[in-house]
Amino acid sequence: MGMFQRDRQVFADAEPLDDSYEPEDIRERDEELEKYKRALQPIIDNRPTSNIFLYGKTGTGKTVATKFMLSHLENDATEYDDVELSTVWVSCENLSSSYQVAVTLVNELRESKGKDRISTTGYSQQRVFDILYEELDEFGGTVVIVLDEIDNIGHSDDILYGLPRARSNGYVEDVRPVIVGISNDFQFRENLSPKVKDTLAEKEILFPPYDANQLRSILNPRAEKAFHDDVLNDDVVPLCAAFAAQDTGSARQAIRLLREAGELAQADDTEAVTEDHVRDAQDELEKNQLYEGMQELTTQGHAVLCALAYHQAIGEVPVRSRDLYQRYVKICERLDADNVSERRVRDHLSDMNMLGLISVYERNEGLSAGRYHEYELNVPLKAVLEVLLSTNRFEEPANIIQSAADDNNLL
DNA sequence: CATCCACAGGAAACGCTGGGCA
DNA sequence: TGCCCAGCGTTTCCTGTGGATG
Repeated sequence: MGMFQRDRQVFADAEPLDDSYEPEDIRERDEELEKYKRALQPIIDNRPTSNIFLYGKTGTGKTVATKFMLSHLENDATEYDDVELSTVWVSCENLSSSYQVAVTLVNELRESKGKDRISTTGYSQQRVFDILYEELDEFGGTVVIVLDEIDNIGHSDDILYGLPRARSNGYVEDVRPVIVGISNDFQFRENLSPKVKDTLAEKEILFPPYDANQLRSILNPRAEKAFHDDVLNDDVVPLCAAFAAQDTGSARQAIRLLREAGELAQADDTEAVTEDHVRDAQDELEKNQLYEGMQELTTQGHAVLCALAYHQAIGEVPVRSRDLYQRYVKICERLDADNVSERRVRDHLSDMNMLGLISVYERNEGLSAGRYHEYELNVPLKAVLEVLLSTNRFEEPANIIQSAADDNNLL
C-alpha cells in the first residue's frame, strides 16, 4: 500500500465554481438584461447611444451581464456592414483617480494596436486626456468603454465628464464613445459632481441583491456540472443559497461557499457533501477573510492592533482611544519604530473596524468625560497573536501579550 | 435648557517618490 | 539639469457632535 492513494472525487469539473466562469445563460436577471439590451440597441441601428450605468453590490451579476451583452453585441454587429464597433474593458479595481483610469484606457487601446504603453506617471492630466482622444479617434464607429468598479475613483470624476463630451467638444471626430460604468456603490451616483450626473445617469440599471430562491436557481446548474451525480445532499445548495442571501445576496459568495463545502468534503474523503460541510465552509471563509485582513495591515496597522491586543490580554477592554494611543506609542518605542499621530491612529482603527477586526462603541459622558470611542477586538486574541508572531518585528510584543493573556486565563 | 467636555473625523497641506520634457 | 506632473501616507488645523450637568 503506497503513501498516496487517490481520494474519492466529489468534483466532476470544478470550473463552473470558479470566479472567472462565464455561464452561457444568465439567470434571474431577465428584466435587467432586457433594459440593457434596449440601451445598447441604438448601436446596431447606428443611432446616438446614451451612456449606461449599472449599480448593485458585488456579486449581483453586473459584470457577468456586461460580458454577456457585449459578446452578443460584437457578434451581431458583424452582420451589418455599416456598423463599426469596438469595445474596451478597464477594471478600475486598483485605480483611484480619473488620471489613472485615463492612462490605463490609453494603454489598453494602444495594446490592441500593438503600440507601446505610456508611463503611468509624469504627464499632466490634460496631456493624458489628449493622448486618449487621439487614440480613440483612430478607431471608427462606436467604441464601447466599460469602466468596471468605477466607484474606486471616488470624487476624482473628470474622466466621466470629459469622455462623454469628447465628440460634442470636438476633441474627437470619427468616433462615438459610449460609456458603460459599473459601480458597486449606490452612493457613488450621489457623490458625482452635478455636471457629470446628468450625462451619465442617462440610462441606469439597478441590480438588486439576490434572494435565496434566485441564488438556488443560479447554483443548481453549476452544481450539477461541478459535482458528480448524487454527491450533493439535497440540503446543500439551499443552505448555501440561504447563507449568502442572508448575508450579502451575492452570487459570488454563494458559489464560493458551495466550492469550499465541496473541498472540505473532498478533504474528508467522504462520498457526500453535507449540510455540516456548508456550515464549516461558512466558518472557514469568514475566518480566512479576517485572517487575510490582519495580515495585509501595514506595520503601523500591526502596531495599533498589537496595542489593542495587549489591552485585551490584560482584560482592560473596551479601551478608549486615548489610552490605546499611549499603549501604541510605548510599543513603537520598544520596537524602535516611529510613531504616527493620534489622528492617523484613528484612521487605522477605522480601517480595522471596516474589516470587521475590531468593535467600536460610542460613549458620551457629557461634560464630565465628553465624547469618545472605545475599542475591543472582534476576533479571537489567539488569531491576532498568530498573525503578530508570524510578522517580522512583532514576535517580542506578541510573546509578552501571550504571557499576559496566560496569566489572566484569556486564551 | 444652555453649556461644555473630549474626542471624531473633514480639509488642507506637506514631503517624498517616480516619471516626463526642454 | 532643473522644473513640471500626480499620488501616497502623513501631519496640522479645525469644526462638529450629543448627552450629563449645573
